[in-house]
Parts: sequence; structure tokens; C-alpha cells
Amino acid sequence: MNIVEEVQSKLKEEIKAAVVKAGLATEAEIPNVILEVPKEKSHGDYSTNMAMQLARVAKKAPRMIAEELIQSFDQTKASIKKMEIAGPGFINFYMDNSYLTNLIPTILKTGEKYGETTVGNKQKVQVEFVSANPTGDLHLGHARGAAVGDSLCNILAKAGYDVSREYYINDAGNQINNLALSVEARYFQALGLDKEMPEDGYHGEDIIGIGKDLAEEFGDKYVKVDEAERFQFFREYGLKYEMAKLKKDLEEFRVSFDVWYSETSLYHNGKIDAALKSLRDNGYIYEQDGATWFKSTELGDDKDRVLIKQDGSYTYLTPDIAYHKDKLERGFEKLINIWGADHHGYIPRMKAAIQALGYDKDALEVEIIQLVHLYKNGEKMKMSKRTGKAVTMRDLVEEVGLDATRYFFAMRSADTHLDFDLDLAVSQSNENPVYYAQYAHARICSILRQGEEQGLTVNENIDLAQIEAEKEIEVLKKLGEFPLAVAEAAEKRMPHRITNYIFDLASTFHSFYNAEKVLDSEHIERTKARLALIKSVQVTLKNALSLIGVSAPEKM
RNA sequence: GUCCCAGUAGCUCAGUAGGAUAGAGCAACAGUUUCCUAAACUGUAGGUCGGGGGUUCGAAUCCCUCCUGGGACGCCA
Repeated sequence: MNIVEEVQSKLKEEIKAAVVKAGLATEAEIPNVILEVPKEKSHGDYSTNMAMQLARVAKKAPRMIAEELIQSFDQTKASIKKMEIAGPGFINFYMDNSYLTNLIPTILKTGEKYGETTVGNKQKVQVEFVSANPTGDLHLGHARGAAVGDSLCNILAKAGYDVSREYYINDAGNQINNLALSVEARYFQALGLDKEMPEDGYHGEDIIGIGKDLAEEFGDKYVKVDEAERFQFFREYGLKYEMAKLKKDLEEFRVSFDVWYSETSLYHNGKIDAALKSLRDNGYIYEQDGATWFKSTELGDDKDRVLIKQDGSYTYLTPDIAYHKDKLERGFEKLINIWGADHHGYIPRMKAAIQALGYDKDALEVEIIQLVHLYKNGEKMKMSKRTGKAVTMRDLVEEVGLDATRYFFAMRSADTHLDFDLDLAVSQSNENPVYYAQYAHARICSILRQGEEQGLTVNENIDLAQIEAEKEIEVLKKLGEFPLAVAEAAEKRMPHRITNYIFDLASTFHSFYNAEKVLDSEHIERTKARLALIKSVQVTLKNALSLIGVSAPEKM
């Protein structure tokens, strides 16, 4: 618990104590104490609506209750300077904010660990994200999913969850066959031979490239071999090539995974059969029209789902159920899947499957990533993998820059449509929010450098009482919020809260910078204290930026 | 047709365990630099929170209904 949390919880305790002391309600009757930071500065540092909440229990007017509460309140505790009743019955607390200065030595000592909390309670969480089919380049939607997923994982880890990042490789099924046939066609074409692309083939540039590479390396060797061998070769080659490219692209996007899980492996290790058996044992399987069905309607789905088709092959769902069973058997208490918007209809059947396997359906959480629309020169661009004309993640990063891309995706809540304005993201102007935060960091670094040139290095031997200006207190309050912001972003699975926090912190810093001078030879003690203060901001900003995969430059 | 998501300032969006006069960035307008980076700061203006009902001391937030936009409803993956 940091200082801010301590003060808040002490305040809540005192509020409860006052309620009991004033005889307004018994301990059991007290509603959850709500403490909030008023939007309006003149309303104090904190306020509570306790008096209004008690109106019904105590059968008195809220303002009267507030009056009695204040009478019974022990103001000597919890750093309270002043209390006031306002509006319909709010009690506003004006704090003696000097306690906040203790944040500075805390942050300097904790360094890159500042912001860590234990709210996650080491809960074992697995986050599955991206999981794009290895049949072409990652496009915009995948990029957004990658950015959101990676940020969420970073945040969960920071908040004390035990996180594992996983990528499910769809290396079985029709799309891989189509990949093989597409590679084959491109290979023939590269040799100048006539060969049509399969109906559902992949028309991306990358596949054309593979065809050329193969033609160069092997000549017409694979034109001559028999069809089965040829198919097998192209399948494996294509898969290996695509996966290597995916990994590389993701790494360059600052996204890494702990586990790359192959769908095909489920076919070979008996896990699909085991999953089917489990479903059958629990009574959720029946046969009809020559197919095997999952009775998912009994568990909240719209319709029952086929697991084994008439031709004996599995549907996509079947290995996926086995996969989720395996995840749960690996001991994860919470599975978070990050899926594209086009998969949201898939949620009820997966949850049904989790239940049918004997687990709590809430063990699975699905975060939906809504569509990204790219705007360039005022024109909306569509993304479609099949036409091959879609903007890829690589194109995007190349054009916009890595930091801007990651920042833009982390800026908005994931479940709303995103209009990505290319021209804005590219622009090096003040319209672009990415630079705002990075500039704050660079600015601090610059001041610290100059301080050092004057022989002023930041250390903990400072006079905290030197920190008292209004802008300084505001900066401190923001710094103190960081662990709370991380905890909330983690619990609500909302990475964009961190981006908002970054912006706010940068903003309070810039405001402070313009109002107060840090380096001031007339006031050495104050200068030292302020250097420590801005060093704390620098540490916190860098930590926050790293959560969303954005760098913190020392110069700009 | 059924289900899901969204609709908040001119534009892009925050804000959902109900709270005080609904916020920010950009755009607009007016200012700030002999001074640590002006990629910054300060201020002004801008709103029937899609419409209409309801719940209550109080609703952008909860319930109902309608409108608009997007998506999902395969023995595809």
C-alpha cells in the first residue's frame, strides 16, 4: 500500500467510526464507504456521500446527518485539515497534503518497480491474443489486438497477477491447405508455368515472394515430384515461413509470447479425443444426420454445434475446446482471450464448452477488439486479407513509427470502433498526442542533465518541506495515483486507462514546469527537492510508458 | 428476423460498482519566451450526453421502447 492508499483507507475507517459513534447506524448497516476525488477543486481533496446513503437508514435529512457525522469525527487522524458540508449532503475533506511529499523517496527507492501492487494476488492468468492464421501478413486488426493484449499483460503483471502470454497457432484445417496450394501456384507461376490460385487462396505479396524464393532455390524440382509429396512440402515450407515472419513482426512490434501453442499438436497427443470423451461423459454429446453434436443450447448458446462433420473431420470448435481444456488443466484460474469483432458470436459456445467440461464459465473472459478503420488523405481504407491489398502491420509501423502506433492503439478502449488517422499519427506536430508524453520525459531528462553539470545529483537527502507549491502538490497527487491506476486498469481489463494516466501526468508536469523553475541557484535546497520531484515524475512516466510498449526518449 | 457493440462539443474520444456546474485533445479565438526544450503553458468560446418514457433525494451511467451506424448468426476458420 502506498501513502495515498493508506490515507484513503484511514479516512474510510474514520468515516465508519464516526457513523457508529454518532449512532446513525450499526456497524452492519453501514454501506460501502465511497470516497471520491471531486471534479471541482474547490470541493476539497476528497468527498464522501455517506450522509446521503444513510438518509434512508437513519430517517433524517442528509445535511443533518452530515452535521452529526462531523461532530463525531476525529479530525486529528488521517491528515485532515478541514471538513465541510456541501450541496445535498456531501462531506468534503480538505487534506494537509504535506504527507504526499513522502512519495518522492518512495518512488526514487522503488524505481522501475514503482506502480506494482498485489491486487492480482498472484492469480494465474493466461492471456491468449493475436493468434492470427499463419497465412499472410498481420493486418491492422491484428496490430490492435497485439497492442492491447501486450499492454494488458504488462499491466496485469504489474498489478500482481501471474501472467502467461500465449499464441494459438492455427496450423491445422483448411486454411493451411489453401496456404499450401497458394504457395504451389505461386511457385509454378514464378517458373513461368500456368497454375491457377485455389478458390480461397491467399493473394498476399508475401506468398508471391515465397514462390519466387522456392523457384530460385529449387528450380523446377517440385514440379516433377508427385502431388502428395509436393503438397506436404509446400504446406510445411509455407507454414514455417509464415510463422517465422509473424514472430519477427511481433517482436519488432515489442510483443512477445511465453507459449506458442500448435493446434496440430492437439491432433497428435490425444487431447481432442479426451475433450470429446469428457463432453460425452457429462452428457453434452449426441449424434444426428451422421454428425456429432455439442448440446450447447443447454448452456446458453443459440444453437447446438457440430463437433465432428459427416466426413469425419472436426470443425474449428472441436480442437479449440480441447485447447481450452488444456489451458484449464495447466492450472490457469482465469483465461482471457482477445478476439477480433468477427468472433464475438463465438463466445457463447466457448463458454458453454467450458461449463460442459465442468468448469465455471466465468473462468473464461473474452475481450473483443473492434474494427480499425484507416483514414488517409480523408479516404477510408478497407482491410481484407484475401485481396492482398490490406494495409499490413509492417506498413503501418513503417509509415507511422512504432511508438505512435502503439500509443494510438493503447489510447482508446478496445471495444469501440477506431478511426486511425494516418495523417495525424505521422504528423510531427502538436496535434499528435504521442509526443506530448514523450516530450515531458525528454524535458525532465534535459533538466536533470543540466543539474548534474552544476554538480546537483538527485539523492534522497532532501528537505521535503521545500515542496509546497500548488503545482507541486498536483504533481505529487498524480504520482500517488499511479499504482491505483495500474490496479484499476488491470481489474477492469482496460489498458487505455494507463494511456489516459500518462497523458494526465505529462500534463500536470508541463503545467508545473511552466509555473515553477526547477534549477535556481538562489534556492539550492529547493532546487534539490525539485530535482528529486521531477526525477520521480521521470521514473513514473517511463514505467507507465513501458506498460503500453512506448519508449521514453531522453532527447527529442 | 435474433443477438452483440456503439451513438457524449465542429472532429477524435474520456467518463458505467448512480453523485455537486458532464471532461480532455485537436480545430476556433485571445495571450505567454532577455528565463531549465514553445513538440510547452494560460485563458475564452463551444453540449436538449441519439429520441421518448420510467426507477429516486439525484441518471451520460440502471430498466423499457424507438431511431441510426457497425458486427455476428456455417457440417468456414
